[in-house]
Amino acid sequence: MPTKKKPQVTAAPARRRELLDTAAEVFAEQGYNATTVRKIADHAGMLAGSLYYHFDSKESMLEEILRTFLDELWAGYDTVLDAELDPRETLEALVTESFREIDRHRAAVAIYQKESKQLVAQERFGFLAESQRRFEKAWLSTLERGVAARVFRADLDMRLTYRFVRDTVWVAASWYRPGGQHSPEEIARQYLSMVLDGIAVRE
Amino acid sequence: MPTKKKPQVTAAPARRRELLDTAAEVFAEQGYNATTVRKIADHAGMLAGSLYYHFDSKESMLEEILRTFLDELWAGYDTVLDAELDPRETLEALVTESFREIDRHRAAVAIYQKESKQLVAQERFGFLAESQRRFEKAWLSTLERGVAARVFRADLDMRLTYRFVRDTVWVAASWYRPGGQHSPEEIARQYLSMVLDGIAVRE
DNA sequence: ACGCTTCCCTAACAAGTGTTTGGTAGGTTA
DNA sequence: TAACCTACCAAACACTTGTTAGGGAAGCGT
Repeated sequence: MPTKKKPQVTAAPARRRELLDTAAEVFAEQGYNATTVRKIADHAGMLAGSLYYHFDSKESMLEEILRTFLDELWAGYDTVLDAELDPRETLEALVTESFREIDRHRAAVAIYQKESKQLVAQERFGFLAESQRRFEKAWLSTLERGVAARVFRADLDMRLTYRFVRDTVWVAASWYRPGGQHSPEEIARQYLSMVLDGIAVRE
Repeated sequence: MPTKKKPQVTAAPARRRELLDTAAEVFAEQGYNATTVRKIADHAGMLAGSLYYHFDSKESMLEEILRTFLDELWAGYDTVLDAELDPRETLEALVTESFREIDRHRAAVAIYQKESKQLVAQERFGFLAESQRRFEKAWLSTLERGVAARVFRADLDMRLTYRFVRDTVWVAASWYRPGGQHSPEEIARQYLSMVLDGIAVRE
């Protein structure tokens, strides 16, 4: 007797996306562990059990949310990296792209920031670890290229600089609200100005 | 009939501190909600119920951890602020002091970062909101003094700069490990160098 | 020897958790 | 009309959660 076919693999993902979006927002707001499937169902206007028609577990919702986000993120990053710009342009493009992703996937980014550290331990979320490696490689190599080309300072610890830039950008997801007074591009511009030139007045 | 006197208010806090330290580390590692009292008890070498001899709830452990941290943080900050240094020296001192606190209270800082946003909603943790207001005021006024004194750039959005500096510093708690190759002061020095002067090469 | 305090254990509790099972109203297809 | 699929509900399941009540062993003062 075959297991009853559930729609998660094949069927029209219209409703799925809706549910995933609301789930993502609840996850981001309350934290994954503090979010019960009943709360998600409430926000979606249905009962807890009904979620299991669309998904086969709470964890699989989380996985799909993060996977979708990372897929789009890397689509954007790869476009930038393949353009073979010079180091400074690459950094600017990566930062700008990052803020655009925060704009589009604010909930998923917030979830990623809060939970990824504990999730990478599970084999199910191994794709997070792989993404992190690619991420570090992309940023670190850009910084190193910049140092070699004498456009970035050589007197800084490279790994420290990497974490500095990375965190600086992505923590913004914790306070950023789409539709605020600054567009992602405007925020990126000011952040880049601070990161590249500093906040002190030049002599 | 009076409630049985528990030692949390009066007695020798030696054992309490030990238990709070291990609780803080488990909270920081697994997240508050994902941490069960049984896990904390495991790490402490005792059973779940025994914790309730020292504390009256899981939440009160969390509160005491955060309160202890914030008390020490403000002791340090107030010393800096009362010294009435010029804006740049104040900023440098605040950043350095922040990294020292991260060094001393790494677990508490990590917990604060992850959970404070959801905790401030509860009245029990109202002291977090008050601390945040003082915090913002201290940093923002330092930045504004710096702009007025023409040592910090005037062309930046002040609130954006504040969040930039704040996040830049405190996110470090997520990867910082005491006893690493860099001392808190050394990390502060490099961070300040980046924040003040930027990572780009000067002409 | 006695009482008292400190610190922990054993055993259970009620509430809440993710998940499953069977059912059903409404629309679509044959 | 009959068969079927979609999307949900109602009710329960086994388990985990924070917490409590009662007890007991060890140490200390008297």
